[in-house]
Amino acid sequence: MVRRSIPDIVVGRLPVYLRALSFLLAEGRQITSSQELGDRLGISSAQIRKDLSHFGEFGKQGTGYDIAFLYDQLRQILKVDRMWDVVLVGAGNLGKAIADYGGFAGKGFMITAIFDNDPDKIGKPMGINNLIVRDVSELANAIRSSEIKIGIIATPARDAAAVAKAMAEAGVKAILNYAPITITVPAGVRVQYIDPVVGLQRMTYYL
Amino acid sequence: MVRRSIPDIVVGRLPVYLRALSFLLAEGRQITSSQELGDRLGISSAQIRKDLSHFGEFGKQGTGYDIAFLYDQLRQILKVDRMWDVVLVGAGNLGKAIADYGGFAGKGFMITAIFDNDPDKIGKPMGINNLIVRDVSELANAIRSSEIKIGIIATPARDAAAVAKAMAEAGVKAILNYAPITITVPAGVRVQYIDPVVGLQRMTYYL
DNA sequence: TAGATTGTTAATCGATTAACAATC
DNA sequence: TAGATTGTTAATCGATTAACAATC
Repeated sequence: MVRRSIPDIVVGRLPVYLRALSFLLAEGRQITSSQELGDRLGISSAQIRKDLSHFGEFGKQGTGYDIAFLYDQLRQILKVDRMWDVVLVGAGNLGKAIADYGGFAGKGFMITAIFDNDPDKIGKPMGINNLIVRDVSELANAIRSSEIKIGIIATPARDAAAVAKAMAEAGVKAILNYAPITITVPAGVRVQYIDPVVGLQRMTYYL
Repeated sequence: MVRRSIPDIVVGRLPVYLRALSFLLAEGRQITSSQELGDRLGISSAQIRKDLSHFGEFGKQGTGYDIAFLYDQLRQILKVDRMWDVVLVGAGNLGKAIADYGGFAGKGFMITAIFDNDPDKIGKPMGINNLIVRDVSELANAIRSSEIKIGIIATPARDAAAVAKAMAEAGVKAILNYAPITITVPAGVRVQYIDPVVGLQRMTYYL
């Protein structure tokens, strides 16, 4: 059987489903339905069932979905049933906030190295894991020796392209880019963008 | 003539075009083409032309687009050719990083009030504009009296729903939500989400 | 003029939804 | 069994792309 490749847009919704399931779990709930999930997330129940059907059958007719089971299944599918080492470049205000963020650990990610090009920042401890900020010139070697696959860019826009290039050449395959600029990466490398200005400007049109 | 409503997905790309144009401007360039823009952004030139065509004719056959002109036009379309007051709720690590961020001012946004529910934070100055953090109980009145339309939520997940509700009831129509939870808002209120975990989990599937 | 690029049309491609048989 | 909800199909809806006349 040829496993038809799954649309990016479907994969992109799974983390949102996962997050909702995690809240349901925390509320002590056992069972949910595509209807309930859809209501919570503002999407149709049909879409949730269709999305999940790409990966298998996870529910029971007449009953719905076992929350803990579906949660585990989605974590496996998304490969966040493990810990991923993440490298962070940029130790300014934003980098510090990211390094201080406590929300990664429970979701499959751990920042294990922080880099900057500012001599005033290099050598100082940062973040919840008290990592020593290292010189960005060591970035490529650090990625290679630890086989790190995930990078976060929190530099000014002007440095982002060079950092992305260095990351990709050293073997990073997934980049979370906080710099407000579109970056070009080789095929096989994925980028997700976080830009609050873009978020805000997507809404002002409707005001 | 009935102005056919423009797809959200098209509006959503305009800020990205705007950002690219802003870089071209900064490089001192005069003219660009849908081809060049597309190459930079990793999308097809046809899509750029089609997107722009929803709003008017901005280019010249044989030549392309005047960068400064198109930049101005998109700023008008997106209504970021003015300054929007923005209210920020949450003065923790994340809220502080947002308040310290210097990238809003040039893009149409200014944080003019910050709220928290922690007595240790209330009354202290914060951010690049040295705003005094206020008690979240004053939030609704502050929004109403200043007619603020845009809010940023940077609270823990457990508080986000209540804050969103208060914002919407007081007249906010656009919410940038950093809390890692889907929020429900009345019709006519828009939400954009910023969740780094979702961003990362959208990529691990492919690793 | 010759070359280049737009704006737009029509075709293609892909995503969402409605509906329902299957079945718990 | 009766009621509920899944998984899936087919239809609908919407977005993207290719192609090209228009025209600068």
